Amino acid sequence: MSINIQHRSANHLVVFDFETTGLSPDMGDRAIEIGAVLIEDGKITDRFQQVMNPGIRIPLFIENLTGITNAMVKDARKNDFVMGDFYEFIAGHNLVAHNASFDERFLRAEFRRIKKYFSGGIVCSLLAARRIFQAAPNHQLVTLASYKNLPNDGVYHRALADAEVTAHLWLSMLDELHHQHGQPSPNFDFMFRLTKTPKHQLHKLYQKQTGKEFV
DNA sequence: TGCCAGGCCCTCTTTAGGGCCTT
Repeated sequence: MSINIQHRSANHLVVFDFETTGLSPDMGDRAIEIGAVLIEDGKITDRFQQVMNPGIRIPLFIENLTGITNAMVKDARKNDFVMGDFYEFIAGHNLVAHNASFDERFLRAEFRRIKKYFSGGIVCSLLAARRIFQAAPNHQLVTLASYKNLPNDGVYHRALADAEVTAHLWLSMLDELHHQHGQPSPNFDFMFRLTKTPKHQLHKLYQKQTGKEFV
């Protein structure tokens, strides 16, 4: 299994978010909605959103949390077809998600069912935000949206709405790195390295990128 | 009906524990 960041554009990426029946695909949980936005050169240029029928019952807790009900997915397309479309949507792009370890587990589990494999890079906006916005009260998506006054329609726990807010968070972090930390052209590759760098070594990463003393 | 996981990160750490995040 190799990660193919170098073969993908550093300035084109897809921000995605799943709503699911629970926390663990290994325990039988399934995706019930996928939402995503395409960012090209700092602008949202395309969107993807579909509710899907997972073939298992959605717990009441999840119905209340997301507003996605068993009745809503009853006549929706099944996961295999929706995930096939999503595979085409993300083709050739790197990915971003908030708390990406969660969404990546579901992405790989759903793709495995249709014999697909994603070989690009995935960056976690939560890990990036913990490094870039260290003074935030916490790093939940809703808190960061308020903290940075990000555009949002007040809807949370729906896939496209969360992906949109995460996309604005991503652009806000690139702006912060450029203007506050002097990074010349922060992009996916830099953010990937940022999230892999221990917090106490961040100053070395910043220095390496700019050649200047980090303040 | 109600429950489930896992990676990161900090610290009173590394022979560990617990909070933060995601649904």
